[in-house]
Amino acid sequence: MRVYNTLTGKKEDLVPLAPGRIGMYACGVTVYDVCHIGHARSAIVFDVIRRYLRFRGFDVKYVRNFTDIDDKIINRAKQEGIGWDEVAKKYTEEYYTDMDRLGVGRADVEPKATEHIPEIIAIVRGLVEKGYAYVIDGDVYFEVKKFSDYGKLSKRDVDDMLAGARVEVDERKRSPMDFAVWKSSKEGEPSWESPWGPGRPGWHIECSAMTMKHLGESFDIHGGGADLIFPHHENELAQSEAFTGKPFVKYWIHNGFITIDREKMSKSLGNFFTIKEILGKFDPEVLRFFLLSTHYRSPIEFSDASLREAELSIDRYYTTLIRIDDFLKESSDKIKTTAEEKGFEETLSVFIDKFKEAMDDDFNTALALGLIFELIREVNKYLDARPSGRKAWELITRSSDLLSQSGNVLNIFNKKPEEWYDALMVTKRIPFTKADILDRIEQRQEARQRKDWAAADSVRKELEDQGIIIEDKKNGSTWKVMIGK
RNA sequence: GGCGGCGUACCCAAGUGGCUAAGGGAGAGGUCUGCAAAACCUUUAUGCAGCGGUUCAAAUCCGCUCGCCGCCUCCA
Repeated sequence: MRVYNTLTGKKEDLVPLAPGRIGMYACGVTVYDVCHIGHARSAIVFDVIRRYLRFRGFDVKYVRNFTDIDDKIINRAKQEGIGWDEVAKKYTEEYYTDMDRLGVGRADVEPKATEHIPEIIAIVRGLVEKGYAYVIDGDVYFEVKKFSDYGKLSKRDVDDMLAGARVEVDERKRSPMDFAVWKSSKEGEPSWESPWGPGRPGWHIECSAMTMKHLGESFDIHGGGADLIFPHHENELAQSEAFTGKPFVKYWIHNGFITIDREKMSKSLGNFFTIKEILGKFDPEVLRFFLLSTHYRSPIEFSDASLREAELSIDRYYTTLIRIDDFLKESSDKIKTTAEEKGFEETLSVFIDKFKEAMDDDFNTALALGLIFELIREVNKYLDARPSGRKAWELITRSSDLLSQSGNVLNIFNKKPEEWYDALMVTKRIPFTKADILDRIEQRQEARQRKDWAAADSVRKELEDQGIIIEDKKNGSTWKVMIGK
């Protein structure tokens, strides 16, 4: 398996510190607001990485934190006139609601900053004792120039940064680059007792404390959005390695941004969509599929049109699943071998290897999805040839297994087709009930029997106007929700 | 100013040295159908921003040019 490592700037073979086991940490969210689709991307990317590592047989311990104390939370609490801990609780719940819908699994450990204050204080104390941090008026700062490797993750030079400094200068700090590992609290702000007086953790320190506690001083994979590389991960790395004297993380993995009109989506620009907004218009699976249809490190341009395309692709998948189900239900013993059989069998036998090859190469979900749709086409082609008999039944069953295996890794395509259409009835706001539709299909069937094509077509037209498509098959008609319009 | 990334068909998007440049959408034509839909087939990049270079061989490596974007400040 090869993984792109931000630290080295190269794809490297994935060799865990302990054979067969992987410790993995992904930065979760600061719980001060509802999540936007950028959070969704990050969560989904690391969810898939974790699922795939498991699929490949690794014993994965996945840790994803909540930052539940921070300036933004405090400000939010003031705005809303509630306690900071209530803010954290509220948005943690919102987070779970959104992520559950998107099929993002729970991590094995989901630690919170406020539950690790003693560990944080121990690290801060250690940093001071070792001379990496200094105390001023109850604040504790990490002294960047004491850590000679500073800048190795984000590839920047301390002097260059100082030259073009846009950082606001705090006169008390020895250098503008120094950052707080512990902040004294003002009156009325949340605080914890510490050797330096009442205060709270600096922004980066909680991740050092939580990774160390749950994954050890050195671990395999640390992930997050690319915007965390600097300063968050750079600082986290510096303070962790300064404290332990050991390498912190073996592989740093960062996902790319979502853009809107070619510009980074961000809260400060205001050009963002919340997960909830999008899920009001599209099925969660559509968003998940869309986010996986581009490699995780590339920027991904977000638009309604792209989501509609994703929806169309998913529909193609489920349409084929229906064909598969129909075939398996009505298969007969009469043996009919087709010319397609040999090629189809070959496709099936190499599928999983190709899927692994794609995912082994830095989690190339876009390529993996391409392979799934190649298989979909082969299945359709095979079924078009109208095979029958035991062999055909076996091949189709195998296809179905392969599809669900690969779908499970990505955690998409695991609905029943009916569930997909039920969900579409809701998101597309179809003004009919299923009974309404079946009723009309019945009427149309009678008209067709009379060969009253005009009447039959008018029923079709009526349903079509409301987004329902009728499909005539050999033993009756079925319906589905029209999409892509 | 410093550092980094990207530019592949009408659109989205894989591919980073060597078979016909994946896959999806859209368009055109066809098979099937009472008509449709779905599905399948054919077709749409002798070509990978442009120009040079390295190589037996380049979308893929190197250089320059143009265009777009990101980080350097909270940010997934």
